[in-house]
Amino acid sequence: MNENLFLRNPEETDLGKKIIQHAIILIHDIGFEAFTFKKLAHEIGTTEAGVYRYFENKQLLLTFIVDWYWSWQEYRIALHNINITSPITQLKKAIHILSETVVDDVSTPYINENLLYDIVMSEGAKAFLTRHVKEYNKAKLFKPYKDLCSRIAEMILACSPKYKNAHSLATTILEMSHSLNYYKKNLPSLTDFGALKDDTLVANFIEHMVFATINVHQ
Amino acid sequence: MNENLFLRNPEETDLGKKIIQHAIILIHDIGFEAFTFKKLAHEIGTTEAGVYRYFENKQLLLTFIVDWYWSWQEYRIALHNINITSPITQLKKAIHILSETVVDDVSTPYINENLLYDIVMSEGAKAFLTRHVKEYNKAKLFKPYKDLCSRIAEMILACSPKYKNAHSLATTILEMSHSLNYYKKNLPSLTDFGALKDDTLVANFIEHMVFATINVHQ
DNA sequence: TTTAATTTGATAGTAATACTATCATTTAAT
DNA sequence: ATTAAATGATAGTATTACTATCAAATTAAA
Repeated sequence: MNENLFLRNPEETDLGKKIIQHAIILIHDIGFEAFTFKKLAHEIGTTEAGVYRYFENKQLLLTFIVDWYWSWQEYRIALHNINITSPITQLKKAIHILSETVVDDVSTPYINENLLYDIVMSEGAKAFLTRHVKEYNKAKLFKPYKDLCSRIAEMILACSPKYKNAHSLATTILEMSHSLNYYKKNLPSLTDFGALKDDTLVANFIEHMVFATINVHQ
Repeated sequence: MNENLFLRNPEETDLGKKIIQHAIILIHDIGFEAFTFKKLAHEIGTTEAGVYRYFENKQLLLTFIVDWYWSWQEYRIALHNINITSPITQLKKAIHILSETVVDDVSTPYINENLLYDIVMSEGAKAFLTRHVKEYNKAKLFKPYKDLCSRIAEMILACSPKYKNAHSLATTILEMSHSLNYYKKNLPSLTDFGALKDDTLVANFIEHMVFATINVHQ
């Protein structure tokens, strides 16, 4: 993780890991606006100052966990595609990984990916939507998202070498895979999925859109 | 405007109009997080309590101006399409209206649409991304956005009656037309538009994607 | 045109937030 | 055993997000 995200690396100490673990739980529970370092400190039995030694403020803590999520998704996509040679199958897989609910990955004991997915869906955009975008961008705080975007753009180009807007389309995949799930849950009339529980609806919508756009027919 | 947005209708009094006018200027200037009723009151020479008589809190004030924006955009789209019979041309026009920078509409003296466009681009999502989504949705606070979404979905269906995901695609148009412009400005590597000043790049990208998706070739 | 109602201004006050600072204590590294 | 680093405990400040009160000004109704 980028060193500019924190004052002290939370992944290197017990207290740090507790901060990450319970920040995810608490933000999931009460939302990012209501989330404060004081409440977090109380949850884990430390003090406000204790949390401030790790993170400068809650915006950077949010950026940390959102970055962590995107890095993890890039890793998962790479892992699932390691034995797949067809770029079409690879891109499809990526779309499904991004659009479908994730379950907790037990290999990361202090991070609950299921909660994290929910947070990225409902608060993730706030990592970007700050007055400090440019400054944060210069400090490379959005690198994991941009890396994943590039990776998907590469897959798009592997499917359709002449397509001119691979990055914009990759961004569309990343953004809509999460926001359509948010709308499905909270403002269903903005989608065509109603109260349907089916987890593949968003993925299938995006998949069809993407392949039609790059003019590759399966 | 929906009565649940305010305590007292700001469009009916001088003070109310000043609140709207300077809220837009101030949010544009310092961003929504740094924006407070105290600062706003100071700008217009009233007191904090004066603003609180109109709006319960800043989240609802943001929702008010964002709603105003979407209503205005729906009106503009309807206006431009009034003499157009071809649904394809109509949909294209709508995409361009939504994706291209707007200039101030002089017929609305206390609202600067140019600033408003910027606000919706960089803060608009925060109207939805609140713990109160469901409650606000019940109070119909997102009606203008949903109406516009339905309107665009209708255009999509007029172009391609058998297309199954008109609302999801309409939502994609609405969301990406603003967020790609935000990225173009702040995180250009997420798009393929670089530092290009051209205002039609986002519109053309979306237009191509949409018509490819609904399988209508112009 | 006086009366009454409504809106605004001025001021005060409170609980919570977003920090910063200090110092003693515990834990870990040498 | 000594030193350094991390944590805990406590305090303090400026700002935020409100709510309350009352007088003055404006507007509407009788």
